[in-house]
Amino acid sequence: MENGSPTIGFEDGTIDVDCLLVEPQNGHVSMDSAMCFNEKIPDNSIDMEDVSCSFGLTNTGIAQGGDEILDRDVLDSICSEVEDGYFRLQNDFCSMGEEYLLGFEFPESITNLDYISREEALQTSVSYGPPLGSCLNIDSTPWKSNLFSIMEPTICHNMPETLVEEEKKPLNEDIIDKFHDISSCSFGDVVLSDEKYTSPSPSNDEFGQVGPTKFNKLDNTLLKMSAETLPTQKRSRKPTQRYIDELADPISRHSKKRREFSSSSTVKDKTLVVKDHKKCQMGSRAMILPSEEESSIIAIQVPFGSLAHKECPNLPSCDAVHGSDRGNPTIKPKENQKKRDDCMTALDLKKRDESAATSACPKKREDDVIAAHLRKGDRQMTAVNLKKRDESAATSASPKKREGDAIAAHLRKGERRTIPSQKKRDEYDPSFDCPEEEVSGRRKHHILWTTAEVRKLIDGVSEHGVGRWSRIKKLLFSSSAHRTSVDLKDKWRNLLKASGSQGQGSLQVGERRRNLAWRPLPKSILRRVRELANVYPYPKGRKHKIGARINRDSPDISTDITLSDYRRILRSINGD
DNA sequence: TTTAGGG
DNA sequence: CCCTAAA
Repeated sequence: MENGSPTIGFEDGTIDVDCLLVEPQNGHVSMDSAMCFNEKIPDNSIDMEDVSCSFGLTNTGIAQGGDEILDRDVLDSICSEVEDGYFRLQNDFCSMGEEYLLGFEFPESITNLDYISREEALQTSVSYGPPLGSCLNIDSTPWKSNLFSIMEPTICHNMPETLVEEEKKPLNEDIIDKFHDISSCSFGDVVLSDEKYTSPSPSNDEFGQVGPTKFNKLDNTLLKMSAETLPTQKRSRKPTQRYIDELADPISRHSKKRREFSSSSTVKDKTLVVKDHKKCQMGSRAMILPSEEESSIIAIQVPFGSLAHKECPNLPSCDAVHGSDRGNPTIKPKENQKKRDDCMTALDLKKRDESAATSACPKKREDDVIAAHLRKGDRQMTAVNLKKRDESAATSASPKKREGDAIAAHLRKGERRTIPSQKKRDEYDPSFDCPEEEVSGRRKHHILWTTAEVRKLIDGVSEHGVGRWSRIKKLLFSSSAHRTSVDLKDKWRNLLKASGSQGQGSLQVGERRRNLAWRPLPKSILRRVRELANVYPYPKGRKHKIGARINRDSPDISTDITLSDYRRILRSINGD
């Protein structure tokens, strides 16, 4: 915008339009934001066309006398096609705007606009917008309406989040008033009132002057700009990649942000959007949904080279710590560094966690985790999710809450980077590695179980027996934001299968071997699982009939084994 | 809410 | 891991 183009009204990159609704906080407004916004815009496209046409018809009268400010092209450009939820800039005016927008910071929270019902906004602008053709002798209401509609996102996204929160109720008084103010101005005011600019555009007195509103400024600017650019060259440019990317971005970001504000009580409500978003992506993710086996395979196949980063244990918390890329598909070295730092944090946390794994004050640790994450500025999202998930997980596994959890996890998942595995003291640890994140796509919420986790689970089962998943979760997995009680249950089920302690009899040798092929579990763990399976047959009530030879240390194969007996068994196993 | 079990 | 029925 410093390129000699008219910068009318855009001093310091902040448009007065900010003032339309709220005090200009710090929002940067860009033309983009004004011109491109959410998907609902197509609703207005028709009107826009109409306006464009009607305007074109009348522009003669307006522009002839002057410098063709209102040349049809200009209007067309302003009302240029609306496609796929964004304004396709396609002619001089737009190109120009685009150019000078490039320097702008793209609004981050553009999608906040859905805080205000577009319908309502539109309605308002229409109803409050008197015919603007006072000077033009045309009914340009549609034009104004659309213009206001366009303005809306600008308005909205410039509101600080908190402000938005407050104002997201149906257009508040201020907004309406503002609209009213704006609408009160005749088109002439809007277009040509301000004479302080030196652009070739004429100062058509005939259009009269009314105290220029904020809106006037912008509009003025737009038109002036177009007026100047028009005579020069006509270019048709597609939106830049950045333009597109940035535009698409805030939407997903928005989903995340929304979650930040959602309290547990309204999780369901607010995550609806996210849910939908997720669903939309399911298609692209479907191909990479790994079954458990696949996960295991992945775990095994991860090159050991990646184990080099030992500072980043593949602890669940590490998982959670891995912050959001904020939709940034490519991880830059710098960011990698950052993530590594996170890993360090996770490591620290983990150490504490492990040392206190069986002891008390899980809650405190949890808080620490969250706090630590919160300290990382852009990790808030993760932290919040983490907490949320944990909350629901700790006290409930209700489907509804799990839904939110899933979403959180889903988001997290997509953001996760490779997490080098931590080499366990297990002679045999196949290095559960956090799966390489699909840079582009989300993947199913699969967080591989680490041997440490499995051990904890086993310990939990041994302490509390099977079926007490909630308790085990609370006691041993309180620091693992993910791993709901259901997860524990599922894992245990899988462990039983893997250990072959269940239904092994019917398994063919070959099949068993095949299973072993992908089974990443250390023998010691499998053995413990088998032992426990004998002690606590999982499908409760179902008596085990196998494992007599396994229970070499068991005094009795009956299910009446005592806890002390069982612990003895465990000790002997661990002694191996 | 928690468990169990199917998908 | 997800979902849901059942307790």
